[in-house]
Amino acid sequence: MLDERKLEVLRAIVEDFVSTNEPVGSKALAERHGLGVSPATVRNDMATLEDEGYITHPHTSAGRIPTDKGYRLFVDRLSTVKPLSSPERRAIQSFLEGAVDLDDVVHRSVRLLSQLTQQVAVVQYPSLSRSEVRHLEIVHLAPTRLMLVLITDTGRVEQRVLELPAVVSDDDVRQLRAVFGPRLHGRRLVDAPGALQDLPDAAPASLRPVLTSVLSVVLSTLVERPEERIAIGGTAHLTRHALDFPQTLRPVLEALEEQVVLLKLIGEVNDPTTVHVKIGEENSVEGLRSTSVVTVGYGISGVSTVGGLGVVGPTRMDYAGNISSVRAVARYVGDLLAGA
Amino acid sequence: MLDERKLEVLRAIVEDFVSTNEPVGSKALAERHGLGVSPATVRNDMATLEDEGYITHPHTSAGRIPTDKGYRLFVDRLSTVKPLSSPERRAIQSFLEGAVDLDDVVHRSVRLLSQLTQQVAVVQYPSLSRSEVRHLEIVHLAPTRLMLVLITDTGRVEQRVLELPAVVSDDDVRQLRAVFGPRLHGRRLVDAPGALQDLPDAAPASLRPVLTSVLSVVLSTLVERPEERIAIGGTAHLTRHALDFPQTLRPVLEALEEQVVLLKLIGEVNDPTTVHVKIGEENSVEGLRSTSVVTVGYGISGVSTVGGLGVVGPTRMDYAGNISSVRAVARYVGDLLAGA
DNA sequence: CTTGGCACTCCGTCGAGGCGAGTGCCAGGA
DNA sequence: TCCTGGCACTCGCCTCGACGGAGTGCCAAG
Repeated sequence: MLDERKLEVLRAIVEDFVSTNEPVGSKALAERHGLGVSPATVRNDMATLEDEGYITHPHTSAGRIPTDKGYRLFVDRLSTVKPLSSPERRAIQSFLEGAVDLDDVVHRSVRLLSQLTQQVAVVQYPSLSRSEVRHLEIVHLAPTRLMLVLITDTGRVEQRVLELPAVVSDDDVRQLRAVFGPRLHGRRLVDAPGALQDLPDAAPASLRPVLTSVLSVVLSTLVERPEERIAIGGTAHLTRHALDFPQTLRPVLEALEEQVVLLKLIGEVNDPTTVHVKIGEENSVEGLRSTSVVTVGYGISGVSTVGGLGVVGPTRMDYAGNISSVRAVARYVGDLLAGA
Repeated sequence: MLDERKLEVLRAIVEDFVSTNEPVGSKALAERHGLGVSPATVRNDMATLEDEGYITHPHTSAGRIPTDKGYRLFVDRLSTVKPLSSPERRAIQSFLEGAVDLDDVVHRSVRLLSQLTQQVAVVQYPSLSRSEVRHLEIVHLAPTRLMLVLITDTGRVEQRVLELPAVVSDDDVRQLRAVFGPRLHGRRLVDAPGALQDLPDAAPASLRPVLTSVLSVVLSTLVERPEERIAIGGTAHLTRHALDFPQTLRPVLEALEEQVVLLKLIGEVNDPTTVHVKIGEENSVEGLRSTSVVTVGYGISGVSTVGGLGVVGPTRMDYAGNISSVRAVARYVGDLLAGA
């Protein structure tokens, strides 16, 4: 089994390989890291590690490289937390504080995260359905056309145009506002159906047709199929690691262009406090089997999660550093949204 | 000088090189294209074309490839319009018609364009300042906080939050709406300053402080620095042409991540009817010197331009095809926005 | 269980040589 | 004057074989 020293050998292999991108041999390893044993011993340990599936050879007479399973063990048990330097912390803070609105926060976060990690960064906008409604404005665009503008406490603004079956008056619209406003204000959209279900009965009969139209739009497009948005950046960093991608980076780029894929990546996370790491083949997304994904949820005051963010890079990445960066950015983003 | 046959030779070189990505030699050229002359003659013509700078050798004993100048001549004088097939036209139409709102139109266009051309596609949202105002909604978020929601005839919805120096009442807000609404409705934002300049004088004194705050936000953030948005897609296609990029595609990807750069690309175009082509070194953007960019403006009913779109690819691209695709998509997008 | 020794494997590099595509030039002919 | 066939030459690409070196696996001794 894996005793202390074998784990140490695995750690050394991962660290060396991550920084040099070259298969690491027993001799170099015994010298560079103060293991206090001979290369031969290291070789025996390596043989065990290979039997157990943590490392592998590219070919017979080459050094060892970690497998996905090896990285997994490294991440779970061996990597030490790498705290950000205080200049880094300050940089994050000052960079994000300059943001003027939600779009700006998200774009700055993407940029920041990709620069800190030198990887592709992905940031989800605060989820509509999990945010609280701050305001629902109903705009009377034309006699039979309304626009609903929904404003959340996380700063998101979504609009939907809806075509009505019949003409409505300005006064009807005013009544609609009065009816919807108080019921939604301060509620999360996921809770909206409950808060709204008795509306048709409570409203005056004349308003009912319009009201049900509006209600169905609110429920269907905002609650059932809320529009999730994602920002991505730093794809140029992928080319730096071109060597790490066995085929080409094409499938990776393709996967990263799919909103659905990105949402899946980030959506698999719900716990706002822990960072999730998917390594290589662990990824459910076909095109990302040669990458690792580090994600974390962010939320207001760290309690409720309203969105997620993360980075995508080669499996040969600096896990400790990336985990710290992702976590730090998530915390600042959460704080920022809470303060907005 | 360049007689008819030499031009024909250049055309043949460009077409062959574009489709095969291999330097084209005199023999193959004389055979495949019905030039009716011997390889030796073709060689002489090639020598002239090379002297004039239209083609070059990678090395002494290789075939010829076009230079940027060669492509330029080809695009300007030699390429024949390549009309889209009618299935293609139908595909474009049906694909775009499914769009439900502006975001959807833009995203579908990007996707469509990148699939049609097999290149990176870029689509600008309709420019705010050149669109007409359909509605300006003023939402009273908090005692000292307003949100302006601007809706244009091209379907864009922009919002700005503004903090007021003093508390305003709901009634004040109603008055603001009444004052701004009629003056902006149907006007383009670029014309807004003129339409609004006498507002402070015309309004009741009590409203004046609030009004000037709102006015300054409208003028500064919506008119002077209107937010331009851009969508991009199909970056994975770049990897297909990896061979075409001398260094790596890194600088290209980096350039494409810069909103500013993209805007510059597309903004250099104003004429909605003609397609603009920038070839290699003609590009003012550093990172795109190894690419060609095909852009065109789009506008409602083909008169006024409200935005632009285009593709970015290797200089070795199918200019005729891409020009047609770009033009076609632009027309459909324009029609779609006009109908919305 | 560790260590030094040793034979073995196999990748990467380098240089030589042959192949072939393509060129440039020249002299002859329409 | 322009086109053409011929011919020597250039040079990139591929293959092949040899070589060095890094690294391994195994074994016997401590």
